Amino acid sequence: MGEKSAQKRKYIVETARGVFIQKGYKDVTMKDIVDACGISRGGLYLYFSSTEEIFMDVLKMEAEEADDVFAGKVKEDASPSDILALFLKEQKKEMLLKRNSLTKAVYEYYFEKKVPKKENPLKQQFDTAVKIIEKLIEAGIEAGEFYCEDAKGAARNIMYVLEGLKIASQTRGITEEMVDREVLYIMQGLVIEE
Amino acid sequence: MGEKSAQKRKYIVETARGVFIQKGYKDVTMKDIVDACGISRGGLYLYFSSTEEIFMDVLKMEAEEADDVFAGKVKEDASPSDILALFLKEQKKEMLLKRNSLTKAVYEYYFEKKVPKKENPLKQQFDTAVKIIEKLIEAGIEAGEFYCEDAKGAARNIMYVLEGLKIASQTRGITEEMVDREVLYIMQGLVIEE
Amino acid sequence: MGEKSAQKRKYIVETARGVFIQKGYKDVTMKDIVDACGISRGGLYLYFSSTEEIFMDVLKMEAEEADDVFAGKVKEDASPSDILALFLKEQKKEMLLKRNSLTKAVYEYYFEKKVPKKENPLKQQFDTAVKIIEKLIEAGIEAGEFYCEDAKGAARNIMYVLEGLKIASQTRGITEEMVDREVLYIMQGLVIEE
Amino acid sequence: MGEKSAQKRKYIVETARGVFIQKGYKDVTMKDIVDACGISRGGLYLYFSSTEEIFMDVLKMEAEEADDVFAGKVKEDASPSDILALFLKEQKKEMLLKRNSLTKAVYEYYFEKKVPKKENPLKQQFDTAVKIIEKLIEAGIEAGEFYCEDAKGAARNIMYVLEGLKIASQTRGITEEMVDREVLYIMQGLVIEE
DNA sequence: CATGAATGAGAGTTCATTCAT
DNA sequence: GATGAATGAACTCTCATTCAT
Repeated sequence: MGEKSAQKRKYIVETARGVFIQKGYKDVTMKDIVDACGISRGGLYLYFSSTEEIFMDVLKMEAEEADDVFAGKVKEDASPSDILALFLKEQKKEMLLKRNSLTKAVYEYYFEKKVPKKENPLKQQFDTAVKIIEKLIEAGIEAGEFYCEDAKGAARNIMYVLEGLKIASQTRGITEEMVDREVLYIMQGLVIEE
Repeated sequence: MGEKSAQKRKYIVETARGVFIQKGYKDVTMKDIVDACGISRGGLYLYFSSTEEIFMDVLKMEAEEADDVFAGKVKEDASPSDILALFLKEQKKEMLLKRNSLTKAVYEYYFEKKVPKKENPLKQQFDTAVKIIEKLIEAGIEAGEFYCEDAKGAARNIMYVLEGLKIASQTRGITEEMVDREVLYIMQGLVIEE
Repeated sequence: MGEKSAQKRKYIVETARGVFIQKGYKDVTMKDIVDACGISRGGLYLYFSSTEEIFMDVLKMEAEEADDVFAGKVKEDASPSDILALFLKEQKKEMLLKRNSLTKAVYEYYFEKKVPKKENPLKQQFDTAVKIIEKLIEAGIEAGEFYCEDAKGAARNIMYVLEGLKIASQTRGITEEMVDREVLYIMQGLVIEE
Repeated sequence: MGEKSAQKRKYIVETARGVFIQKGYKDVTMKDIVDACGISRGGLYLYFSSTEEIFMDVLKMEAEEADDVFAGKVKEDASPSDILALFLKEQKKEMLLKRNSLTKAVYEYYFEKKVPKKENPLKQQFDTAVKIIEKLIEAGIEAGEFYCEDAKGAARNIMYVLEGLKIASQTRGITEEMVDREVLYIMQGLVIEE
């Protein structure tokens, strides 16, 4: 029974994910999800009692998958600059798939939820990413690949630019060239030019 | 008649602006605006037929006022680095007044409206700002205040960082220190260190 | 407009009264009242936001009418025993019109509402009635019509018997004879037999 | 099999009794009983198909227990006035335990069920009680404890007062003093004053 | 022009009841 | 017998939108 429940919950969350990608967060109704899942109105309430609850599970799933992806990268034996480039490439991919990402929904959600700063997952993700990039830059400096006086500052700068690009992609649209241009600008500031 | 109409339209738009600041874009109902304006339901429909229409007028008004403010700054006789610093200070102010800005509403609006890229006012504003900053940097270089190899790139970088900070302020909250830190990082990359 | 509103409110309350008489309190839904009134779902909400609110207005109306009836009786020039008999006759009428009284709805309402004792209208009505009957009995004693050692006790006894009869009429049904028998018993305890 | 069934039915009825005491009759849902019993939704339907059916069994159980209690009293060797006093004391106890009695549920149930008068258990209980009290009074008269010209009338009066007090306790709340006062009034009308 | 009462579609939510396992 | 997931009807409540005055 727990089995069945868990499976259906997962099915609902996965299906709902598609709905959130399509419609963002605020426009999604319980009916939208019911229809997408092909289940009954009351049926959905057996598993979730609000779109928020469902969305939080979608985010949880998302975070787990992101961890998996990350784990995969770490295993590889690559130079810091390669890893950073890979990371930026991933980000680029997400930005350009405007129609297939949860970005819009995530922002809409956090616009209205007043999450205490300390517990805000969005902040935690950001801070974690900054730390990782900082480490990569420091490793790159040691490896003689990068030059940078303020690794932490650079890492933060990169993350804010990425966030700026992300919101730009959702509100005005961006092209691959635009992303590349910014990534290039960032990398030029780091890579040692001889 | 046209006179009167125009005046009332303006009154509605100004009042609605406050509502959008408070509630963002999607949560605002015609009733909210009717209540805020103290006019009748039917009355509002004589001027606007949806919240979207009203919001578009709010944005128009906003753009005009922004131009005015900008004009004010240009008249002043200040060095490029002063002007840039002033501009960044303005941006900082807006970010920290989370509750008093249209930022959230604007993003919510552009999340759902598919505006053709070329006509997207958000894009136009961004591009304009980039150009101005670029010019400022170039002027700064000439004045011996700044050093920078890629003025356009730097200008874009600044704008994306600002946009990243703006969305961060709306979704996870930021402190004055956080903004100052980023601004400092940006300026350090420009100002000539002796 | 206030005019129109007030009229419609009154219409709704009067119509709803019929619904409450028919179905009691708990079974009545907003839809029941909407249907009975022949208005739209949303229309009802312009005037009342819950069945409780409507019911309270029904009770208010009832109280006012009761006062009017009472006022009418007081004006008449009748002996205490006549007035008491008249009062009992009124009560009897109400009991026997099982289908036409709010009794059931009133009890259902007070079953579930925890009204602070001091403010409980049901208690106030009861106490008021006891006082009036007590005065009537005392007047009857002075007039030589009644004999009674404890007017207050007798008054309370009468009211509790009436309440017992009332609940009996709603839950098991009573006949005119049954009421008459109790009334007779009460009066025999008061009237001086020579 | 029949054994097991009967046992489970009894368990359900006893558990449901507690639910009815807590919530009255109308507010109780099948889910409430399922939860209280710790059995499955479908399981309950194997034994009962509605809350009404369950409540009727609760009433049956109640009636049997009442008989038992009554039997206990009858065995005792006490004077009529003692027995009557004991009976009134029992009634008082029930009234004051507003939260622990089925009174509310019983009234709610009979408000909506149209039981043919002849078969109405409520009526049968009432009539039985009247008869017993009548006999007690007559016995009391013979024993020289009571004086009363109309034993049947007095018995009925007592029962209606008790019923009035009961409904008062459920709808407006009563205190011990209030009950005592009424009981005293009743007894004073019966006991021979020297 | 302006009003605000009225409408009805649609979202949220709960529960009695069924049925495959 | 027993389970509990699933269904769908019914209720509450809110708003965009219309229209007679």
